[in-house]
Amino acid sequence: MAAATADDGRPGTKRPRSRRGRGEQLRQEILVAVRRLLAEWGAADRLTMRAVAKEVGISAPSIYLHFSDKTELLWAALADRYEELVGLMTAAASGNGMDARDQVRAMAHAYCLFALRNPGHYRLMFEVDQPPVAAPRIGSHPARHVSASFRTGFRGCREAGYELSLPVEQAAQTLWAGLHGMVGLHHSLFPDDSTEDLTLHLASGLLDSLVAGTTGPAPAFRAAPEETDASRRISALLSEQDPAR
Amino acid sequence: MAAATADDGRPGTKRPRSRRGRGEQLRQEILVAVRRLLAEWGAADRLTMRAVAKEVGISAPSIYLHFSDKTELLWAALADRYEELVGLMTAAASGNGMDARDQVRAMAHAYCLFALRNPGHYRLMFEVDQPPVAAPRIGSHPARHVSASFRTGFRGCREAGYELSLPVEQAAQTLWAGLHGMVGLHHSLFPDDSTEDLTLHLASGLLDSLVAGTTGPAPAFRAAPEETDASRRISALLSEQDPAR
DNA sequence: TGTACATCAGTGAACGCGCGTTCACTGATGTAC
DNA sequence: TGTACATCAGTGAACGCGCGTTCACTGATGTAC
Repeated sequence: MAAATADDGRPGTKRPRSRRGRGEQLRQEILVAVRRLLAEWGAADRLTMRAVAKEVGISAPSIYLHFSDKTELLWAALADRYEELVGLMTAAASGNGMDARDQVRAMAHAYCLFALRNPGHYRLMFEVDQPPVAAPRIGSHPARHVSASFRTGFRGCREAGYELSLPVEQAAQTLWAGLHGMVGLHHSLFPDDSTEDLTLHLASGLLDSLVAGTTGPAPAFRAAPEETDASRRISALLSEQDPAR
Repeated sequence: MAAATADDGRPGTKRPRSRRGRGEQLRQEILVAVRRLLAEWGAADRLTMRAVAKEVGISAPSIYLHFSDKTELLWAALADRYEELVGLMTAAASGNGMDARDQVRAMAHAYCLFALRNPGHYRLMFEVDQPPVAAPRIGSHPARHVSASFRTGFRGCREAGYELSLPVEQAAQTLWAGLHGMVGLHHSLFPDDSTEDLTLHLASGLLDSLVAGTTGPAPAFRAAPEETDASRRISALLSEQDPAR
């Protein structure tokens, strides 16, 4: 990187003081900085007030001009990301030429990509309680929007004539949990690399296990599970140096 | 609890000094204390050296007589729990009168129960990298033993004539990820309650989606997914106050 | 048009805390003679 | 059998660190007269 580009918020850069009456502007810059930091490193425990301040180019106490404490800051930075995630899922599913199952598949892929590309956000959003993000009430946790989307998707599948292997509610919950587990294991066991498509492939397989085929042409046509190229890659990656092969 | 029962390791109790030559004994007591603390609270970040010392009834520096640092201590406390988990799964699957699919089901349930009842251990074991447990080499991470068990189980299913909806490797990975996600969401969203059977039910449903039925009698008999009692309970629990219903 | 002043936007230094870890020590216990 | 001594098992006090947060302050800027 060049030395002193004048774009906003470069780590070391000292931010010029806002004009009078424009104090609120800093609030937004702080939120942007939190999001940028979360996107960069996955680890939420390195997200300190001092780190945020440094990212914005201000001193740490200045954050308290706009947020009463760290919890409020994090919550403000995360609050709208649930809706954003649901929006990404919805958008991914709304391309035309997609049937009901492909819509759910697109939603699942969008979910995984969001999680893989925003590991810091994702962890704070769905692996609660470690940091004191203090999700409001548990029953109304915004994460529920996600399972609601999947539920709608599965309902669409059923109405389109697909055979589900589980009731709609359970299928939605199972898919959600499955994706959550996939990205979680991806984060933990492959924290470095970029094998996104491995996760996407697993997600597709899970979906196909939950949504078999249309009830019309009889379900038995489901391809006998053969070793495809992709699955061979999975085998290679997943069972490397594995015991008890 | 009564005031001063003389059993070993009560939090406040001061532990008597070991006899000469019996120094190694403390090492075991420390490991036991770590495991007890991890089993009690799920949160691994409250597991401090001072807390461990207090649990054993010694001073914090004494831990360093037996472990060079915190990482070594945690790793020593966790190392054999992977094998223990695999052992539990194997034991659960080895009851007689079980067919191949029920064996995998038993393994899945054993996995979930281990995770739900030992949340602290589980998180450190499978949500690595946050605390510096420093899993040895990634390729040989002991967590792989788990997926190996599932793989063996699915292979057994296939050989017993069950139709898998995915290749064996992928099915094993999907089941593992699914269970991981289920217990993870359980930890995060229901950190308090005891609805273990909800998780077990979800696990069963996932398994049944992956292992359809025997290829013999034709697969189409799979029960149409109806709203069972259990699934109604799930609906109630999972979609409470849900948006977009 | 000039000036005193209230206010705004932000800072530097420091607080108390809990953490992992170190270090000099203590006192009981077994052993050599 | 008695005693000096090496060793073992462990401790109390303190270290440096980074954290969230507080507090008294500063200097520019708009405004009232």
